[in-house]
Amino acid sequence: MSNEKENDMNNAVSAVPSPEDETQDVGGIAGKRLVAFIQRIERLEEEKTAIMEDIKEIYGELSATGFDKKAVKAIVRLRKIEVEKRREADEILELYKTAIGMS
Amino acid sequence: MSNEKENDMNNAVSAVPSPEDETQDVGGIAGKRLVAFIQRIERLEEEKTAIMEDIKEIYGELSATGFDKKAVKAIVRLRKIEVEKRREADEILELYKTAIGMS
Amino acid sequence: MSNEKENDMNNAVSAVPSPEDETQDVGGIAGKRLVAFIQRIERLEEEKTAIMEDIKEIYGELSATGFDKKAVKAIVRLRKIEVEKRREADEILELYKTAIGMS
Amino acid sequence: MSNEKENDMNNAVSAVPSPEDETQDVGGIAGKRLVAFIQRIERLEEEKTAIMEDIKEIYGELSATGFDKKAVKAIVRLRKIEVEKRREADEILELYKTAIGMS
DNA sequence: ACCGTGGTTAGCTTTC
DNA sequence: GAAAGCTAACCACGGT
Repeated sequence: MSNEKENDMNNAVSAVPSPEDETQDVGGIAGKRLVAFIQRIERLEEEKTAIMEDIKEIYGELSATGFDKKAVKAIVRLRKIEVEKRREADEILELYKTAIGMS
Repeated sequence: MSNEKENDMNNAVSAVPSPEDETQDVGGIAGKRLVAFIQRIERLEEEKTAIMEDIKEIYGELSATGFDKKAVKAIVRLRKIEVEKRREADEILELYKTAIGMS
Repeated sequence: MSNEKENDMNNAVSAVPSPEDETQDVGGIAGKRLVAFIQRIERLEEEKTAIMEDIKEIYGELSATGFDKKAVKAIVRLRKIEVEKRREADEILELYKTAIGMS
Repeated sequence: MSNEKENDMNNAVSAVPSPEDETQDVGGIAGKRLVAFIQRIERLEEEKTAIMEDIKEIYGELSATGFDKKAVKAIVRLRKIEVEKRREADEILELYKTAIGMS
């Protein structure tokens, strides 16, 4: 699948910029670099999507195990906020320490 | 930092029990499973965040190399639409096949 | 229904003033303007709801006529994607033109 | 290669919308009806989109006039709930009336 | 440097 | 109960 996909991407990249292909590499080198960048981005976005699916799957398991999906989501959200709060608190603490020469 | 964080999270879990949580007992089986689920989710969300940062970074490189960030984003979006379109087209084709008994 | 409703709305507006509302005075100019804005919005939202119901109705007809609702939805979606794609492509083209000073 | 695919897709898409596309269905009539349905739907969706834009515009005006967009949205939401609540209350009242033979 | 804007993501609602 | 569409919150970016 991934090989096929890679090829797809290359083709699509050259297909996208303009109906006429000569716009693609006005600058040859630059075009290649652009393609490389785009491929890196798309690779990462695939990974991201995969992870999002994994997460969804876990919520599915959760649900199947009898847990309340919505509730667990709320917990996760709360915990994220909690972590944020602590991070901020630490930052403030650092500032204070710096201010009184304890850094 | 990460160890500290993990501990933080565990503490937070026990600190924020959902009302309808089936673990009346802190050491209960259900409670352990819930914690495990939550940890898996949070691990994945961390990964997701990391990937998002990577993507952002690449756009930064792009930009620094002289490419127009906005344009590249548009290209990536366009290519994503392409994939979407294919998906839709396939779905319709399947529906048609089913409709005429070719499924 | 509509007369009753209109009255309702006016009452509700005076009943639910936002804390930071600049009208300290119930009959204030700002208050009147706010009410006018809200009424315009609500009127449009009613229209929107009506249209959504119409669409739903058409799908009902479709279905009753023997068409596969799901398939038709997929077609409509695909066509929408088509439009989207064109929009994106145009945007990219514009960006390119700008980039090479053709804007 | 991908161009081939492109063409495939485009064909599939263009097979759907054109009113004068007689290849779509051997039965002709059904195809025409389908096209008609799709056009009605798309027309309504356009209207819906236009209305949504109008609403957005009003929020823009609001904002420009010094009102807090977010707050006004909250008000509108509240009022919608209010209306819903009343509707439900009326329904219940109707049920009661029916129950005691006052309908 | 801030505001406003657009785009992305997550949550909610409704449908199948 | 899963899936999709809609809506609302968030965030990052560009303009001023």
